[in-house]
Order: sequence, then structure tokens, then C-alpha cells
Amino acid sequence: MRTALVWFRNDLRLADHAALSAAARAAERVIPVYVHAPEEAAPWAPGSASRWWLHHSLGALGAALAAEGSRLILRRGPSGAALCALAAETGASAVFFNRTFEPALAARDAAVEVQLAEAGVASESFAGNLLLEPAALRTQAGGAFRVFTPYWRAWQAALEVSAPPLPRPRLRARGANPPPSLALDALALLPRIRWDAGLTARFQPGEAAALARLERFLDEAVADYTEARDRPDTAGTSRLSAHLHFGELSPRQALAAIRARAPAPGAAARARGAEAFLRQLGWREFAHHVLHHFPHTSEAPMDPRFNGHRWRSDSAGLAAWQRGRTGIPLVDAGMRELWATGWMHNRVRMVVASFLTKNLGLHWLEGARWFHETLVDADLANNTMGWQWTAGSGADAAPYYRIFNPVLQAERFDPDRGYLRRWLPELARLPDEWLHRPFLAPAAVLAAAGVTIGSDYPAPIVDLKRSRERALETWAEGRGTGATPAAPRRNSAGPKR
DNA sequence: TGAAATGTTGGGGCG
DNA sequence: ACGCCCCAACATTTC
Repeated sequence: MRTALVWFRNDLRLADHAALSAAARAAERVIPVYVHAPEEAAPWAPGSASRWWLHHSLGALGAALAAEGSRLILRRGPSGAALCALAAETGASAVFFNRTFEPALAARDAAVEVQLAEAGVASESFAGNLLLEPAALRTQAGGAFRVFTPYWRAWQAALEVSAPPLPRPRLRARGANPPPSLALDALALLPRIRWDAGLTARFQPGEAAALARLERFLDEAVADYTEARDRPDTAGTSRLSAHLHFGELSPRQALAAIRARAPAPGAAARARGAEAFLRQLGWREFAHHVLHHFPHTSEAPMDPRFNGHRWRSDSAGLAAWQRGRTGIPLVDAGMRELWATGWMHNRVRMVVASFLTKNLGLHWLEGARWFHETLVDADLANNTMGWQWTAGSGADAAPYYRIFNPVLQAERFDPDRGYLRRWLPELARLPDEWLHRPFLAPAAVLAAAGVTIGSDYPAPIVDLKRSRERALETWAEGRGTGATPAAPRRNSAGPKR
């Protein structure tokens, strides 16, 4: 084959890239292309924080390809038309790409393949973004898994033997006339108002940074992962989520790196930590499995009993939640961390999600949309799984009575209040005993710390005890069969950036 | 990947 | 010494 296109999507890496490696083997000339077509993911087009990450990740990929003597071509969608045009311009006879399983994008891919075939261009797709693709695992009865534990057992058994990651392919020098490319800035991925300083300070997108983060995690954090991953005041998690979402790192590379670390002396904790981390990768794959087999679940409850659930309507409460002004310290700290950095610790994600759906009684889709807009690691499968789990309506969901108490969660998982002090400077002078529940603090304590509830920091927008009891009643009675789904309209999610 | 209510136990104060 | 009460600490049940 003379010329092949490699269609990059959420696999913005050169190592362990099956499509790129296959193209490099098959064709004399490989043209890497990224087609910007956010509308094709509708209604879940990338949010502001994701676009920031994408901009920098494309920049990193472009630089890495340039260092190989290649060049990343940027085009605007629709994807089918852009690829057909580029194939015609370059004489490419095939398009290579790694499969994706987000339902709208998978349907788009199928349509693109038809369009390419009609134009006489072959296409070939590869596994690359999941260790086990959704069709690779089936229950005994031949169906899709809906419960994590049996999925996890099957997943582990299937992965006892797995192929090693592919090396970075050698890319042969491009021809004299590279096809035209848009400038990265022309994609307008960065915000016009530069709110992204907090993201820049915390994250470095790109393949090199992803591999460095994986190494650092395995060197420094994995031994303590089992406990420390629940502590939002420490750097105890892998922080690989966005790297994995954009495919700067493949899960196969992560698995291989874990397995490659020879068990050192005294490695019991390391082994436990590695197992716990692997389980998180398992949840990621489970989320993709479920969304693939139940594609409606990004919009509607998986459990039909929730179709008639009576969600509350409270735009002021939603806005307070979004901006970290609920008066509940751990909730506000989490929402402010999200707004400022594009990321939130997973323990705190569960707490703020429980607060939105159970204490405020708002539809989980409101939360899912806000997370999708503001998280750098926003991922439709993971986000859907997480929110439906919290709401109690999803696959293997939390039981309806599992309602987090943000005061107790702060006591347990932020024992020194370091997380709260970082994100709630107006409360920082309160002693540990009252910082996580200032609404109960004696007047003298508040005065000594210079805090006035209601002006320096909001009074709680709901009573935790009463709202918990109300949620228990609502969820208990809603467990019969329901009527029509009553999802909130789009664009009710408050201000965009 | 929960929290609160309820039940049980045992130590210590005290008459 | 003994019974009684209180309550913290822990276990179990319930939502």
C-alpha cells in the first residue's frame, strides 16, 4: 500500500497504538489526521474543561509526530467528508483507526466506514482503548453483565494472559508535499476568557506526561493506594483519568507497567495497592461494557422503576451546588476544586453526587451534565455509571438508602481538615472540631475565627437530617413501577464558562 | 464505596 | 460487698 491515513480520536499517543502500528507496517506513507467534529458526539459534545485538555493533547501529539519527521493533519468535520477529502488529496487507499464505544461515536464510525467504502477507500479498525472490548465478555447465559462482581471475575480470568503493549512504530519520512492542515488554534478549543490557570497548574496533558505520571504513581503512591485513594487531602490517587480518557496512555500499558514491577521485598502493600488500582481499571471497562450494551443509559435510568421518580426542581439549589455555595463544607470544597482545577477527588465526587440527588433531590442528569462540562476527565461511560450508581437507578447501583453524610465523610476522610482549609479559606481559622460543620459551631467559636454564617459563608441550603429522611421516603415509595421519564430539559444546567 | 437507630456489654461512680 | 444506674464502646439491625 502506498498511502494510509491514521485517524486519531481519543487515542492521542504513539506507543501501543494498534492502528498506527498496522498502518506503519502496511503503507509506505502514513498520514496522521485528527478530525474535529464535536457535534458528532451530541448531546455529549466535549465540555469546556475537556476541550482545554484536548487542545494541549493535540499539541503534544503534533510535536511528537513532528519529532518523528511526520506531521499531524488537523481537519474539521463532518468526519466522513473530511476523511474522504483527505484520502482523495493524498491518494490514500485506506483509513486505520482504533475503535471507540461511546454509542453516538460508534454509530458515526459505522457510517464513516460506509462512506469511505463508497469512495473506494478501505478502512480497518483495531482494539486500542479498552483491555477487553464490550463484546469480549459475556455472562454464562450469553448476555451482557449488569453487576460488577461477576464482570470483574470474568475480566480477571480473561486477562491472565494478555499481549504486551506495542512499541512506538517507526514512521517513514513523509512525502514532499504534506496535505494542508488547520492550525491548532483554529479549532478554538481554548476558552476566550482565560479561566484555565488552575488546570494548567495541576495538569500536563500529552503522552509523555501520561507515562511519567504512571511511573510516578507506581513509584510513590501505589503502596499506599488502598487507603490513601480515599483521602482527598493527599495525592493518593493515580490521577490518570484524563490521560486514559484521551488515550494518551492505554489501559494495556498501565496493566503491563503494574505487572512489570518485580515484587520487591515487603511488597505486600504494593501488591494490594496494585490490585485495588486494577479494580478501578476494571470499573472503567465495566462502565464501557454497560454503556455499549445499554446505550440509552446516558439519558435514562437503567432501572425502569425510576422512570416515574419524582425529581425535585430547584434552580437556586442547583446553582449553589455548582458554585460551591451550599453551606456544607465538604460539598462546597469539592465543587470549588472541580471549578478551579477541572478535577475532583473520587471520594468527594460520591459525596457531592449523593448530596445533589438525595439531599437536594435533583435529577442525576443535572449533575452528569455539570460534571461533563467541567471535568477534564469527562467520559460518558464513567460519568453515566457514576451518576446512575449514586441515584440508585443504574447497573449494580448503590442501594437507595445509601446516603452520604458530608459531615461524617469529612471527619473520616479529611481528618486534619487539610482539604477543607484549602478550598474554604473563609473558614480556615475554625478549629478542626467545627470546620466541617460550621452551622453547628457555638457563636463564640465562630466569632473567634472571624466567621459570620450567612455572610462570610452560606448557611446550609438544606437540613441534612430532614432532607435525608425525605429522600428515604421518596426512594422507598418510588420503587414501584413508574410512568414516563421526566428528564430535565437541556441547558438548564446553569451558566457555562 | 452509608448512616442512624437499636441492642449489648462492661467499667466505674455511688448509695 | 453489692446492686443499681449511667454511659461509652462496640455490634447488630434497619432504612
